[in-house]
Amino acid sequence: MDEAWKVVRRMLLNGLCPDLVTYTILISGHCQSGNIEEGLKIRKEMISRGFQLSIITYSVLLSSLCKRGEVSKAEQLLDEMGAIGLDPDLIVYCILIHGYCKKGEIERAVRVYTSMCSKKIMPNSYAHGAILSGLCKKGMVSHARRYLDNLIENGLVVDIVLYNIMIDGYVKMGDIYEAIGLYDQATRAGVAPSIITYNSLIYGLCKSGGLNNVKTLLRTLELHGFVPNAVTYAIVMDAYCRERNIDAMIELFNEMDAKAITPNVITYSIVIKGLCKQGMLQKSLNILKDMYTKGLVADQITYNTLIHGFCVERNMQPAGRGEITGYSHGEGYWIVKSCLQHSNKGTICKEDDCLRDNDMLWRWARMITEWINTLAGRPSGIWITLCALR
DNA sequence: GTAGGGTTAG
Repeated sequence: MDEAWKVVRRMLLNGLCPDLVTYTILISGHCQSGNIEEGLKIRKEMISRGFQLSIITYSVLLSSLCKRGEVSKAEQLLDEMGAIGLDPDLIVYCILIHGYCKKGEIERAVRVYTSMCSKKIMPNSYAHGAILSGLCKKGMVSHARRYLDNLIENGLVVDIVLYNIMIDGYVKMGDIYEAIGLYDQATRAGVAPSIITYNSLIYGLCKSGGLNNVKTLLRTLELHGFVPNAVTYAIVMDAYCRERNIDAMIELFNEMDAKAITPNVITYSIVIKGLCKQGMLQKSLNILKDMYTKGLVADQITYNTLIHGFCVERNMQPAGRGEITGYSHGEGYWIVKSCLQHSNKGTICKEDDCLRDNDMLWRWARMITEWINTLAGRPSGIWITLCALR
């Protein structure tokens, strides 16, 4: 985004004014890097410069807010849209339905769905998918199944994405038989499975303890021309990790390299978890370094995995998890609102208190602090494991 | 020609 700003500055120096599309791209960039506040700021700047924001500009902001679960802020924006005469289109409706479903507010999602239909905007696969995944995530799997069957009975084109959502719903409930049954049904209906279908089925098989079946399935899908991706590998590697078969996990990790499948943060987190489980802390550090040299940035789960590993090794115990709510500059520690402790404030990263010089954890604390500092001044909502001496 | 939405893994 810094580079993007440089280009805009160069434009202005050359007498070129950013237009609606330029601004929308900038907003989209900030939103994608998690900085919605900056996106909202640009929107204000646009309004003060007399721009009429388009429905696409609003969509970018709406979808980011909904993804973060800030549906009420999205509603405010929606009101703003209405005030300048922009009516929600199919995409805006889909974003809202998805936002409500993600928050578990199925009833409100259905209300949006109904009002959309009453405006003769017909729900598409995206809208159906939002409702289906919302129902599944709420544990209403049989309800979701009836919804899907209804779509099929009404002759609507049900694509593989909708089958995937439903298959994953079954898998998450531990119902691998229904998942496989639905996979068969999709195939019979002439809907071709995707790598995501197989990933969910592999996840289900791993969960039900059948790593042998997984190997067979992997071979089958490769025979049918499907290419396993980073997610496929993550699922199987994590299964090996749970079985404490670190050698098999590393073998797959190397196989990814050989097949030119790019590992991501999740891949590395799994490898780090496996190594920590075996007490190979130094190796897990090397993996972290390796990750950075590849330009990947560790996230809160990577760090929590490491912290957990070090806690076990140093006979410390995680004291709960908390949400970072602020930073005390004078004292140099983060204020954490803990959800498991009695007090509503705890501390991490206070250098001379719980963490001594040269202590590994002290270095972790520094790394966590540096990492949080990269988050554009918005540490709230980041969950971190708190540590305490046992 | 440049901007927006859904499903899988830690």
